[in-house]
Amino acid sequence: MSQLKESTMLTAAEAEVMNIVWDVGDVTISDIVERLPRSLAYTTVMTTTRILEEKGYVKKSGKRGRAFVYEPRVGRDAARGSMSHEVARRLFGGSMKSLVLNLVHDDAIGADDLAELKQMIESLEASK
Amino acid sequence: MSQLKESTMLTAAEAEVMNIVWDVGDVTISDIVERLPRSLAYTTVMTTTRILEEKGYVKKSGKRGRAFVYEPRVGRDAARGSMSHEVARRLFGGSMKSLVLNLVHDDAIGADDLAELKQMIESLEASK
DNA sequence: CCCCAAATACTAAGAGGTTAGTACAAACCC
DNA sequence: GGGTTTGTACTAACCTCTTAGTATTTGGGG
Repeated sequence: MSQLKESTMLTAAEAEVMNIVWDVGDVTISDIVERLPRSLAYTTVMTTTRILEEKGYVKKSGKRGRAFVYEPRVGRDAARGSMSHEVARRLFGGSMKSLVLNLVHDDAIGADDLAELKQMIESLEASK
Repeated sequence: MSQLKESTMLTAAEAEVMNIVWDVGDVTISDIVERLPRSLAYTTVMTTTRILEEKGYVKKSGKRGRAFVYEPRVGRDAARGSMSHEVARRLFGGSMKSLVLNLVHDDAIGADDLAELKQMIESLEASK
């Protein structure tokens, strides 16, 4: 039951903003500008945030002083799942399983992380 | 040592073409048009293929009749890795491990697939 | 050898994203 | 209360992607 439309990829700039919104929770535009790792014009961040609002990723939740306060409307995990799913659709024949198997098979994951992953699978299996 | 530039995401249309190039190997534009699941103008496919060539994903490898033959210049796995990495960068703090753990933790992967994944990890661990 | 179907080259419109400037409004400070 | 600051609204330029049309070339069949 996702709020996301189909094929909703967060672009690089949008993701930068969303990560701050998810981290902080209730943010004004200047909160975002302050926390961004690179320097962007206030109005630039406004535009990106407006786009995120149009896409349904954030919503206004009142004001702080004169400034609008924004909060996430889509959770981080939902966005992660949606984006991963889109990648699976484009390059893995739509199969999330293929995506995961490919990531694990390649050297992208270290040996100790592999052990952690196995651990997680086992505890997942146990809990079902 | 990837041939890919930074932040190289294959767009939806580009991925559609690349999947055919990877599947078939040596293709002309009309080969691609024929195999595409949706109907696109010949010139549309030409444009997308030209972009893919500019991006370094395909290259011309001679001619068949009057038509240029294209072949992949970047392998499927390289593109998959690069795209996954970009998603990790945008939404998972750059960590491929987080990406994988998140996919496994969510319901995106079925129970039997989980078993298969565990199997793969074990054989990977054994071979190291 | 000449014509035509097929391919290419060139051009373009429209959508969306990134970046930012300008103009206006409101609040705050002295 | 009047100017400075801070926020918003509007606009815009530029880029890339998607889609496709037009004009031109070329190679193969009769």
